[in-house]
Amino acid sequence: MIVLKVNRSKQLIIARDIISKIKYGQYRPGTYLPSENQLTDLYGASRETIRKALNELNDLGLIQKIKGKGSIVLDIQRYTFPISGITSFKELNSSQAMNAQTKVLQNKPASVPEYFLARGVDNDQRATFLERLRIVNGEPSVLDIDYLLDPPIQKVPTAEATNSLYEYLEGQLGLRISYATKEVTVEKPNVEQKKLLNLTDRDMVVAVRSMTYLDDTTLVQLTESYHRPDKFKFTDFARRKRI
Amino acid sequence: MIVLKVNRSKQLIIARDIISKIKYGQYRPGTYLPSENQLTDLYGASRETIRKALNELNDLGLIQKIKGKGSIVLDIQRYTFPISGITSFKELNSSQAMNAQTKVLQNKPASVPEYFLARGVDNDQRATFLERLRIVNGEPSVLDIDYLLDPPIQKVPTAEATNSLYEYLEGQLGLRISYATKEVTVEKPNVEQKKLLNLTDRDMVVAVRSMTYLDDTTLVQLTESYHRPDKFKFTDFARRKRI
DNA sequence: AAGTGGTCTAGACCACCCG
DNA sequence: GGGTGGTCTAGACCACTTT
Repeated sequence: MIVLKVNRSKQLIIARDIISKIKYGQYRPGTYLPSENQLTDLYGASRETIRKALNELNDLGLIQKIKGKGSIVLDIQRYTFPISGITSFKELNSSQAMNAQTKVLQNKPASVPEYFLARGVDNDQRATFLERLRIVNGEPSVLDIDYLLDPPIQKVPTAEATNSLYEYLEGQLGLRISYATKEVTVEKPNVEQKKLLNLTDRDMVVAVRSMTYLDDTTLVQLTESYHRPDKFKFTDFARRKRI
Repeated sequence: MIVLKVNRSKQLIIARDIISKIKYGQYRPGTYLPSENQLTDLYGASRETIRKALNELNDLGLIQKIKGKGSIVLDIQRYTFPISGITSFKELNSSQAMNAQTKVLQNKPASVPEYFLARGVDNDQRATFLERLRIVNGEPSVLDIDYLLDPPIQKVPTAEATNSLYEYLEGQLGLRISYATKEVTVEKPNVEQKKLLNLTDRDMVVAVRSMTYLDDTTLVQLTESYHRPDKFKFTDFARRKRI
């Protein structure tokens, strides 16, 4: 039995609390949060702890901190649907209230394709090949092809692949997924993609290829995700970095 | 005369120093940085200050912090070309050593197009309409259409638009660009896009639309950026957020 | 002058990893 | 048990904004 460690740090509890207050309208877009000193009293935390919580919100684009004035709540309505970051289809699905279903097409041992070998993955790396079709509002929209690396993933029960792969990896296997690299290009679809995504000869396909790593930098997942171009929308919030 | 305020905080100086040591091979991918306590002595800073510097590197995907072990340098080679975040074409150009040039096609007052009006921009907002073609290695690759809002931007000298718009906004006008929202879709090109980007009837175009804001949440720039699909590549580094 | 966020410190305790 | 990163604190000084 694997017991999940949940991060219950003060700064995270505070961050989540403020986020929920923004979400439920207690703090409204365009208004200022209580000052850091007030939040210090409100949560019984030191100012540095409050600041770490607010920095999380700042990174997420929920607030803008303005020196001498305060932290203003931004209007998050406008840039919903963040496929930036690492988010699983299940999480997207529930957060967007889409009517979506997943069909597992293949689930078997296989070797790693050329694209990832060229990026340093071992030639004889063992892997589970998982092919899934995402159907949104009755229309096939995304073809997901995953390679789950063994170790640490020996196999994936098809039921879990249908439900939520990440819940299986993080919940059941206790893996701590930490970061990923991602590459988006637009390509001509192959025969299989055309057939499964109902593409015509004139269509292109949006390819998202990613490599996902654990806390300890172990590579665990390779993904090729092919999107119908008319169904594809990627939104992002970015801060200017001057490092 | 506008004098630029440069952030010379200790944590930023330390972050930059460590980054340059990674860049020049003093700290190599797969090896550990000196421990936080050692860095404390090395830079004469408190541990919290060192940690803030390291967190910058962590966010950028340059290192991975592992509890109980240390901070390991990641292999940044593999995911170069970060168009994530807010990065100007000039910055991209110099960091990627591409042979690129910019041709300014239009530069005149205009009103804001429908797409942005639908997202809350004022109907009678005054703006400078700037249309630029980016030519990479002799091939037209990107068509950039900007609307610079007045206030605070009254006009843009064409010389500055050719060189670097961001240098003009940040350097000359003293504006502090802070964050942006971005949306990527794939569309059928219109006649102008076809002509300027040498697209055929079968081609699609990648549209990147963004809204850019200052430190004080003032909206300053609306951009529609159209990319040749075969020239388009977007790469990203993302950390899993469990907020 | 008062209030705000930005930076920095010295010290403390904890959880994790390894020999 | 000793070293590592993760969290938290109380206090200090600064830069910026507003009154």
